[in-house]
Amino acid sequence: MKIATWNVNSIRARLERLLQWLEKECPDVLCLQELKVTDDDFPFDAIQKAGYRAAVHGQKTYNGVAILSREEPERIERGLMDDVDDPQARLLAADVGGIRIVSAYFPNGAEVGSDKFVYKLEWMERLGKYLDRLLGSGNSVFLCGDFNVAPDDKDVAHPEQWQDTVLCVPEVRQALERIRERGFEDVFRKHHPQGGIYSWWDYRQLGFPKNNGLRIDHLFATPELAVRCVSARVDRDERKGKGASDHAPVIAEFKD
DNA sequence: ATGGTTGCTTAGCAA
Repeated sequence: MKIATWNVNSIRARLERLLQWLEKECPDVLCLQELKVTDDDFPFDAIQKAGYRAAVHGQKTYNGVAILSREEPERIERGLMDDVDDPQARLLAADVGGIRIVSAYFPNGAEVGSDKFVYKLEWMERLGKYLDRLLGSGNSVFLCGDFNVAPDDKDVAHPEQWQDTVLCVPEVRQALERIRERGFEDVFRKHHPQGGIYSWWDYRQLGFPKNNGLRIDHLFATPELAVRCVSARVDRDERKGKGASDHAPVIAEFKD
């Protein structure tokens, strides 16, 4: 079983690349982030022709997440399901093959100390409570997506340049660690403990040509799932050329 | 250094 996550930065702008990638990579499940379309504008027909079903939690212009899968996704749930009135479409869960798949697009946070940064930290706290409910019912959970956090300096090409930013400050790293500690293993780290592999490169200032990257897209699995994970990798080639997303897909494979 | 690039929406925001 192959499960991947990819922040496509607009599914409209990335549709041709996405279809080609599905044909090349044939994942069983693909979690998408930053669709930037409403459910009505999601390209269901093209995705179905490619052999995939889609659960979608869309939003106009910003955010938007989806789960594509060969099998029909079941028990679809949108959002964090708490008492906060939050219009941002950043979380989607569905069952595929007996696994609770969660596609998450964590807030970026803009600048440390800004209102958006406060929202990021609060959103991560809310996600923690959401996961407590999920894990409490004994689910096998695969939480993946654009977490907008580089967990460690070894996940950053130039840590000194990023240490005080919203992707790296100790506050967000600690918040992510509190989520992981609820019962997940970072299955990419499991296979690449040395670091030095990245999933996002800024469009600006030649981020990709200079390999000024960060690993902010993650695959978190509960233990019984993590032991079955036999490989994990970043498809760096997908970041190349004109019309690439600023994120590359991250892929994990599981034995049966 | 408040830059640079991309996408959505149409000059300004978010990333």
